[in-house]
Amino acid sequence: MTLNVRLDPVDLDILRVLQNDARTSNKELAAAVGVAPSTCLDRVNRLREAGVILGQDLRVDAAKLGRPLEAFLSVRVQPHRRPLVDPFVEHVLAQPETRALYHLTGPDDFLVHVAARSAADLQRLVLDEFTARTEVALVHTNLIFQHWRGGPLLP
Amino acid sequence: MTLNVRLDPVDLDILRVLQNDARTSNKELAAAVGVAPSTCLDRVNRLREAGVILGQDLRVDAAKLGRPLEAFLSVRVQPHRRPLVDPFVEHVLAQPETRALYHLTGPDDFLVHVAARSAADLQRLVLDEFTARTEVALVHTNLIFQHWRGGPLLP
DNA sequence: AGTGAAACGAACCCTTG
DNA sequence: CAAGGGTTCGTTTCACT
Repeated sequence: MTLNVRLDPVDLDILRVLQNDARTSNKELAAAVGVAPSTCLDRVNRLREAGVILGQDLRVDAAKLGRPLEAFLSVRVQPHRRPLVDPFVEHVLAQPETRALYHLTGPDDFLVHVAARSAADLQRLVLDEFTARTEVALVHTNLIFQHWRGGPLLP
Repeated sequence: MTLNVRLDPVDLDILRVLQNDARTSNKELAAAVGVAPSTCLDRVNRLREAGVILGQDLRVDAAKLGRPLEAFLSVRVQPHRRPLVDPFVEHVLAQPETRALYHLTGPDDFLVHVAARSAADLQRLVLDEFTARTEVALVHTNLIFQHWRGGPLLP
């Protein structure tokens, strides 16, 4: 977990290729960035040890898994103190519908990305798992029509 | 791209393990779900062909890549018609700061997840790349204090 | 559709430039 | 820090159940 990491052009190339497909083999990767496979493996391991590479996520089709309705819930928690906030975070992460949770600045403190089985499931989630909690002051629901991933993240 | 996919308990186990670490080797995966490696490989390939598995993302530390400031931008586009919306989407995705873009229901039509080098970079992004555009009626900026990933997505 | 063995290819380690 | 070569390990194929 080195804090200051120096990244040369080869490292950046590696990160670019792996962000495109995290399952690229070391051999392919080495050829793509123009170094020997042994060197390339070393670079990737260093990036892992340095904490630049945190892991690799599987991208799945939520609709094909029976969750065709995705939404963002904006949640205002009041009063906004740790003894109330921490259990709220735990409860949100325990829901099978939760894909991601963000703590934000602004009046609506939390943003929750959820994937629901149906409108009824989403309604149950909002009413029973969010607004029913005493620390939750307000919930806004916005459906996701479509989403796009950005390009590779680089300095 | 079969539309209706039947997923048995082994498939669900596979998806659970791979969502935890998409780089799990086929041998490990087979042992974890209790089938032979050859069978396991077949299952994973089927899940790919069926479009359940879409790909695998590299999780990187944005701060270590020189982008320590993450934020959500809520953007209202007006008037909300395709000839204006499509170029807007292209422009957002062309920004190196963009991590993800969502088209939502509600008055603020778009939500943009961005990672900026600094407050000045974020300000430039908002002023020059968003509010400067004629189709952008309003931008709200909310910094991300902290974020959490949800558990594996399953039916 | 699942298995086990056998052939192939990649990853890893260590030594050298 | 990069490269080459040898060993180890994993992946992939295939005949069989």
